[in-house]
Amino acid sequence: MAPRRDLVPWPTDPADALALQEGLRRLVVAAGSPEPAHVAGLDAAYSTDGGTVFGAAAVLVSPSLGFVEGATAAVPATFPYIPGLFAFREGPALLAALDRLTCRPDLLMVHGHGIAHPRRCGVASHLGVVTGIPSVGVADTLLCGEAGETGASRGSAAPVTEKGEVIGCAVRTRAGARPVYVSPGHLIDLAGAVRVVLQTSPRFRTPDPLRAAHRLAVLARNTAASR
DNA sequence: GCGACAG
DNA sequence: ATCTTGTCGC
Repeated sequence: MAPRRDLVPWPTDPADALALQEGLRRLVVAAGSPEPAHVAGLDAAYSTDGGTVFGAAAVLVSPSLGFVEGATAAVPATFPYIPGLFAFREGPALLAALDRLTCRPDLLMVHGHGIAHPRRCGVASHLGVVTGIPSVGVADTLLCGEAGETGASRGSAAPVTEKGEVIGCAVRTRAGARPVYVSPGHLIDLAGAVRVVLQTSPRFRTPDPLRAAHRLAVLARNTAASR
């Protein structure tokens, strides 16, 4: 799948962002079963004044989950937080961090939703289409749809549906902890997305790539704050 | 019209 | 997301 970097830069006006998202949604492919070696976790942190977004990308190699490389980028926050348009707020910083990596990861694991989104085009799908790299969305709470009851043991999953359409899965990545919500971003199906999440979260609720990315983002923010 | 609403 | 200490529980 060819990259669509031509679909950036990012609009500043919510109405324009919505229009762009409506176009992007038609390019999303929630199918495929990649077996990624290099998984890049993508997350962001914000400056205290909320004026800067620190995007981070952390690459881990499968199946050892060893750290390979990381990168961060500080970008001015030019778009407000609007549920459904999250990609336009964090996307620029995440993409900037991704551009600073030495290697091209085989899969992007994004903190946020993929197709479990009102228009089936969450930040994970958005970044997948823009980069042409298979992507998965992992979120802490639902944005839309309803989740079935998840079994108590690690590995159990229950579908997230909206109007009868399966758009994701609630996945128990750790016994005793709330499930995470997984959905395909781009170039991967739901089963594949759940598989990758479970393979990368052997011990903690949050998959290792996202934990690493979170640490990098917070570190970058605190480093910038203390100078 | 009234809620709900990723980070 | 972020402002914020200690505290309850496994």
